[in-house]
Amino acid sequence: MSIKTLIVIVGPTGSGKTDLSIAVAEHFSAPIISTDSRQFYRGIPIGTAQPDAEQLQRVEHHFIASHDLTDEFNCGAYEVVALKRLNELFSQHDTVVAVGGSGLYVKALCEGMDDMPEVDAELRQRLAERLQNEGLELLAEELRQRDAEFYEVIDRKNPARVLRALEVCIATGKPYSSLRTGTKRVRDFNIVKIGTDMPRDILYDRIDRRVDIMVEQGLEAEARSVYHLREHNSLQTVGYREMFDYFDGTISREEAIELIKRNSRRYAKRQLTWFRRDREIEWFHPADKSDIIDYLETKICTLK
RNA sequence: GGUCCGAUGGAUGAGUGGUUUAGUCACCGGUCUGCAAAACCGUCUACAGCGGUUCGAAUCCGCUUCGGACCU
Repeated sequence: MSIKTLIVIVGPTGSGKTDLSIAVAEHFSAPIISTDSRQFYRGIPIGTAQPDAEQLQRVEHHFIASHDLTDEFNCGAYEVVALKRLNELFSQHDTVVAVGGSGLYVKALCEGMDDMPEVDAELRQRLAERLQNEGLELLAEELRQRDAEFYEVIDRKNPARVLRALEVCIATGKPYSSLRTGTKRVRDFNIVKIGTDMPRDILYDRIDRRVDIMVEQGLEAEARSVYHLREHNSLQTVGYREMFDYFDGTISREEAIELIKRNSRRYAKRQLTWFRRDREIEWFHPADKSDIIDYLETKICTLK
């Protein structure tokens, strides 16, 4: 059996990942698997910039509009289903393209997550209430008692991190840190990572323009149609939260659009921060398609 | 021509003699193993220019430049 290759395309939002992924997939006759934590969802194609009908028709896609907005989905569950799907795809293809800007999901797919038990919603809810009532410091103190080792290294000002560690400690009765191996899983396929980027000011212009296009395409109506599901995690998303605030009358339509642009720019910056520290990524301008194909072919050859 | 008002970091905006640069926002940098398009952290030392008073000025005085209002 020849060794299979997963081509991973990452980069900030609006940097041309989707177009590039189509070209790369066609070149290698490969299907595409999404690593975008929001394009999984059905019903929000405009605001999440899902590939359009023509692109979906040209290349076989997976994990695009595959889940309901009400589904509970996370990077751990994604790792399981994505690996399973990948395995199936590799039975018919030598190459698969993964594309998306969700760093943690890329990590889950390429390096794996440690096995952690499911935490039931009730416990999570209870901890959220305790955060409200008792405050972060008390919860951090409890974490210190349950897992002194992790307490030392965690960002204790970040409620999300403290809560996560605490819920695992409580659910398992073991220190969270004892369940973290810090090791990368070895995959039975090769991985080649490339990133798309461009000068910051140009990227920001593109992002701003893309938001305008989304609005023209009907982002507002799309947001309105899912407004009743706003509490779900799937809609804690740039483009929807701002529109919901506008619907609530908190801000004007113009303000909402400006905020969507600004928050998209910030998101792009955070993505760059995440991906920049991954030394495996080879960066390109998305327009340099022949350079990219050359690089990929050479790289795949040397790995074989 | 004259009178008056104003000029603070990318933006906004406090601060009328004295420990460290107010604050907010933006920008920039960073963190990251199950809500990740999330959550969080850090940095950014400016007082229009020149001169003077003073131990010490963004803060007082003078001149210059720029902006605004008004008068003739």
